[in-house]
Amino acid sequence: MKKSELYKGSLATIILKLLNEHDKMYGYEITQRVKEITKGELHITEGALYPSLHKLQDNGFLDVEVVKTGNRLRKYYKLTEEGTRETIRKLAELESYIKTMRVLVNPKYRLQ
Amino acid sequence: MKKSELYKGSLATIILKLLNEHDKMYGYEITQRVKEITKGELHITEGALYPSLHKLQDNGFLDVEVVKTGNRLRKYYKLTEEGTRETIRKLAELESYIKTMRVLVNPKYRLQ
DNA sequence: ATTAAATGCATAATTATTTTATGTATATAT
DNA sequence: ATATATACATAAAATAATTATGCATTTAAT
Repeated sequence: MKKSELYKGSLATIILKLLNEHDKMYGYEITQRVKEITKGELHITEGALYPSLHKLQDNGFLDVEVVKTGNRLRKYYKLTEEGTRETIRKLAELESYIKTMRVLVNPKYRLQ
Repeated sequence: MKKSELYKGSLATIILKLLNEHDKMYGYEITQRVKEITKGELHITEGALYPSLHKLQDNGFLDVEVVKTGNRLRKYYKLTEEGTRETIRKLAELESYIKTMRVLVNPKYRLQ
């Protein structure tokens, strides 16, 4: 991804959430959308993206539909039902992560 | 660490921030403090902790002082000046990460 | 018309980080 | 006497991401 190592481990969450919003997307589209939303802050590399998409697919979280646009291929990815459940789990994990890190980093916060 | 992969890449930030608060700490103390503060949410393993401490030391961010307590060794780690600067950088990165992830995950937020 | 840049997929080698497993030893509680 | 906690450490394996390639089509620029 970029700059901060904190993004390590976040890619699946990002992909799942984008697909949760946009119904179906193809790989390149995901990289562009992320760049756009984050104002260039975060750049998803293809070397990270494609293996991650394939893994999510293997785990049954994504379905694929190959579409030929002109003479070029696009592989549209779409959440499965299990993928939607996984998205919810991942988002909960993100909230929990943020909460925990805030507590660690900002001593005036506390977990109850 | 534990459960969520999101913690990958966060260990140095956690160590630095704890040392920033507590002046000097030894490894085992760090694991216990983290467990305590996070109510058991996060468990730092020794296999991750010690290499990370050594690396921070090699990078000049930490100084070490070995203390013999009874018959047992403790290695107290302490931020160097550069380590304090690194802490500030890492905390800024964490804030940036959280902001960016919020934007990605919660479409009603925007970066300006 | 030609070239460069953007679009679109993919994988392989390398690097970095973490987990899991293991090792050693002392101190304390049961 | 034994188990648990304290305290360090490293090595093998797993995981994930970066960097480097590779191939091909389409669009924009010169």
